[in-house]
Amino acid sequence: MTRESTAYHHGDLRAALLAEAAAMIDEGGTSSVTMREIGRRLGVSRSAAYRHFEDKSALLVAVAAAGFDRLRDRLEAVGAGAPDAGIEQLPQVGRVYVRFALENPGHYRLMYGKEAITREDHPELRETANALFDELVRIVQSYQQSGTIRREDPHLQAYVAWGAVHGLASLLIEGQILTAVDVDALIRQTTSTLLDGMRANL
Amino acid sequence: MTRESTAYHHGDLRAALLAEAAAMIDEGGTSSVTMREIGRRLGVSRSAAYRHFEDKSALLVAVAAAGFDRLRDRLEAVGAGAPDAGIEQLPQVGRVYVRFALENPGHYRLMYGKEAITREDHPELRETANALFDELVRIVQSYQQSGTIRREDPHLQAYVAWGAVHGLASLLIEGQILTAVDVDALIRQTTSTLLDGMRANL
DNA sequence: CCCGCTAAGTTGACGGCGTCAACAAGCTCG
DNA sequence: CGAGCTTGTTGACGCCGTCAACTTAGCGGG
Repeated sequence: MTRESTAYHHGDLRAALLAEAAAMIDEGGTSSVTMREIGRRLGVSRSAAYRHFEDKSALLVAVAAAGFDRLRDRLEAVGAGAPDAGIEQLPQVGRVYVRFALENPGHYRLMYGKEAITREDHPELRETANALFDELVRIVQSYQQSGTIRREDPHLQAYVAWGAVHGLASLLIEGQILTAVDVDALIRQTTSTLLDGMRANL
Repeated sequence: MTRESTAYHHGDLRAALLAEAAAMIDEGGTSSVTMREIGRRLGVSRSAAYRHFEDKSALLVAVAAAGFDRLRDRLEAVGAGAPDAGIEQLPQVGRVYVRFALENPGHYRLMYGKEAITREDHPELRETANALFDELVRIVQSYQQSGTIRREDPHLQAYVAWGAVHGLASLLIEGQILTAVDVDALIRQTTSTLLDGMRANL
């Protein structure tokens, strides 16, 4: 009653739903997100969300898409910080990528993984994921232009790099890697192996 | 009525549950597996499974563990086929790994991904996954002994390789890679980048 | 100014789910 | 043969997602 007044028409329920769903995901994983619980938390009825999202799947897709956007922003920031493809840029990109996953495991899991998202083609999600991939391609191309790595198909190279960091992130957040292992050393090993494998000198 | 006779005591319901769950996973994904549906298919009541598995999560864990075992067997077979670490062994291991994921996407998704498996520590699952990892370490070590790759911490190198193939497999089965891309070329690019990055000559 | 239209939220209901407790049927072994 | 253990069944509970019918709030035109 203090601020959110205009109780009935909620102001911006859509944004609140997205925020609350994201919070719940990072608390208890995607499976803890429930249309009914989300309503309870926002002091709104169970089916209020259906005025803003076709179904639960659509809500989760929107949250996942926001995750892709955030991750892409972070990767862009790394590129902007050290503009001209210093040799240490790729390791840094790798570290930012993996750290994002480790800090938001539930969110990251949702972004990949069709499991929670039954709906067929969600073009919105595909687009934001592609935007992330395009950013990786751009980084690869800047390395090619500076002559650091071989000039092969940049898409293939970007897929390989993406796979390596995504795989590492995934193994880490699923607990497949012994906790005794030093995460930073693992990230460095991955990025340097990648870079050596793509080097131009051969 | 024809064969499975002895209707009441089902013979080997436990094995039947595992097989049926695995089949359902590969048909409609983990989310299509339901204690009630599995019972219907086996002509058994909904809660019969609870005599053999503590809960749904335990059943899924057992299925996932069987998947890890199958995958490890396949990787071992590659090693057995060409015993002494020919240079083409690693690419072959990579291809077998990724193909396994592509052929059993639902199963592979279940093996990784805590999402469907709420239960805390499932030591059984951890062990079988570790057995798979040990196989990878063994392969790395045989490469080290033949002098093909640098003699660094074989665990770190194995994690990097595992991450790369797991990441590629994951991106493929989640549909993150444009379908126009040639999967075999992508696998080759990944394994050769990996091998070049680990090469001894530098 | 008010009246009706639409957008936003609510409530009741339905069927499906996982799981527990109480029960029944079949097997095993003394 | 019968007691006890194992295996399977049934009923019930409380969740869940979602739809249909309803109510309320706000807005724009007369």
